[in-house]
Order: sequence, then C-alpha cells, then structure tokens
Amino acid sequence: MQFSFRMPVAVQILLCIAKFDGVFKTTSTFLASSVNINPVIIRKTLGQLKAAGLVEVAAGVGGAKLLKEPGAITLQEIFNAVEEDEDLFHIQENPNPQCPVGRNIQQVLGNKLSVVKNHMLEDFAKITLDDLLNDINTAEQNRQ
Amino acid sequence: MQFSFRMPVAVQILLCIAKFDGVFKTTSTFLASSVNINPVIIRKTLGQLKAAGLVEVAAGVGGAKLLKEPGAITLQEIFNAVEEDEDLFHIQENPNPQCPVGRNIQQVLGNKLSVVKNHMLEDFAKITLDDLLNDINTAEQNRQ
DNA sequence: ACTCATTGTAATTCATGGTATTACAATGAG
DNA sequence: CTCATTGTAATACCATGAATTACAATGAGT
Repeated sequence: MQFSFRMPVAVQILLCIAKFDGVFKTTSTFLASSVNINPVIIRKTLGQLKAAGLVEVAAGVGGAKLLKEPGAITLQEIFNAVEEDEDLFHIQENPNPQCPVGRNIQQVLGNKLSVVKNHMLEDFAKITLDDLLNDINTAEQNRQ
Repeated sequence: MQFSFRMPVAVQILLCIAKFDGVFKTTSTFLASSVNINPVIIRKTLGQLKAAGLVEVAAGVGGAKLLKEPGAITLQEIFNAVEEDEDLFHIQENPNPQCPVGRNIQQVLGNKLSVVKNHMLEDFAKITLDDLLNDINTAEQNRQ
C-alpha cells in the first residue's frame, strides 16, 4: 500500500517547468512526454497546482509558468495541492461500540497518527523544488 | 489517497488481545466483532503478526496471546508486519530517459522521500501499545 | 474575424488492489 | 473421537487510480 503517482507527478511537472521555461513551451503534451503519462492527467494536475497558486497556465495558447521561485515551493505545498485526504490512515468507521477498544480506537489512534502526519508535512516543508533541481544537476554532471 | 485498514486493524487486534486475554478467549470471531470486520481478515492479519513474532496463535483450540509486553510493542513493528511496500510513494517507473528531469526523478525524489519515510517509522517506534491502552483507559474513565 | 494549437472538463474504459465471503482441510484440547 | 477454531485458497465485489476519447472554450498570431 502506498500513495499514488499524484505527488511525484506534480513534482516532476514543476521541475520540468522550472528547468525548461523559456527554452521549450511547457504544454501538457510536452510535460506528459517527460513523465511518460497521459496529457489529461497533466492537465488535471496542473489545475490543482494552479488552484494552489503555484503555477499559472495559459489557456488557449498553452504553456505553464511557476508563480514562485523554486526555492519557495515546498513538497508540503505540492502534497497538499494534490492530496486531499485529511488522515494518513483509514481507520475502521464502524467499530463495535459495545467494546471499550472499539468505541475509542478512532479517537485514540487517530490522535497519535495525526501527530505523525504533521511531522511528515513538516519534513515535506523542508524540501524545496530548488533542492531537487540541485540534485538533478549534480546527477547530470556525474553522468559524464 | 491513504493507507488501508491494515495497520489500524492490526493495532486494534493487539489492543483487544492485551485487554481481554484471560477474560475472554480471543478468537478471530471475537476479535472480528470488536473491529466489525470479517474474521478471515483477522486471521490473515494475525498470521502476519505471528510471523513478526508479536503474537502466538493457538491453532485448533483458538485464541491469541501477546509474545511481548504492551510497552515493548511499537507501532513501527506493527506497521512493518502488515505493510510490505518499500517506498511511501509510487514514483513513475518509466519516465522519459531523454529528459534530464525524467531520467533522474526516481533517484532524486526517491532519496528525499525515503528520508521522510524513515522519520515516520521513527515516530511510529515511539508509540507503544501501552500508550494506546492508557489513552483508552483514560477515555473510558471520562465516559462516566 | 479567422485559424489552430492548446486547455479544461466530462464521460468511458481498464486495471489494480483492498475487502467480503464461502469453503474446507488441518489442528489440537477435552 | 469430537468439535470449535485456525490456516488458506478461491472467488466475488467494489472503490479508485490511470488511460483514453471527445469536444467545447480559449486566445495569440495572422
């Protein structure tokens, strides 16, 4: 069990925009070819990133641009933009109310897990697009 | 997108065993009625917890017992026992090798995310069954 | 104004994986 | 030997993510 493509795809989209803006026109088709995924998924994801204020998309003419510096865009923002679930885990909704464990599990375990999720978000907040761009550039240099 | 029932179910199973061992026979049917889930799921989960050395299950006669003190069983062990995926996120397996972003995204983003996952596991390691039992007992007292 | 590549979005299909359910041989205390 | 229970396989069902098709709306360029 793991999270879907969504966040990684969004990250890759933003990285491509950051890296290729001004060089290529970053259309959904162009971005889709880097990720190797359907262009419609790209458009949906771009829509979520636009709603989050991270990018602007030129309807009609095509292409997307970042609205912030890569150093100011964190994984936390990206994660929140594309993942809407409140909780990290799916806790059984109808446990037995006759059982002292069953009737308290949601609250008790939910509290613990929400702390863990907040820590995860804090970790995400420390990672910026710029960090990833640097890592990619380093990896590219090591290819030669 | 969120994790499945598995880990929360496993936690609830262990809590019930801890709380009811010696009072009721903790069969899969008994446990299933607390979680309100199918007994076969309980048996599968108990099998995973047994493989992880957390419980012993009496085949034939029925019932399960903890093999460690509740204070020595952490959410990390439980999580690892029932979730086998290596990575937290699903990163596109076939990105475009022609694209400098595509050909590095798995490694670069994967590295960052594995750090986050390890932090999450460290958080899980700090939460024991005993903590949850205490919270449940407190919640029960507040019911009156 | 017209063109045309592109976006935004809906609808449909497909595949995957989690959960429910049924069934039954194997187990082991009484 | 009995019988409740476990272990496990097989199957069905359903939710959801992703792929795909289709098309109206957009808007710069001419």
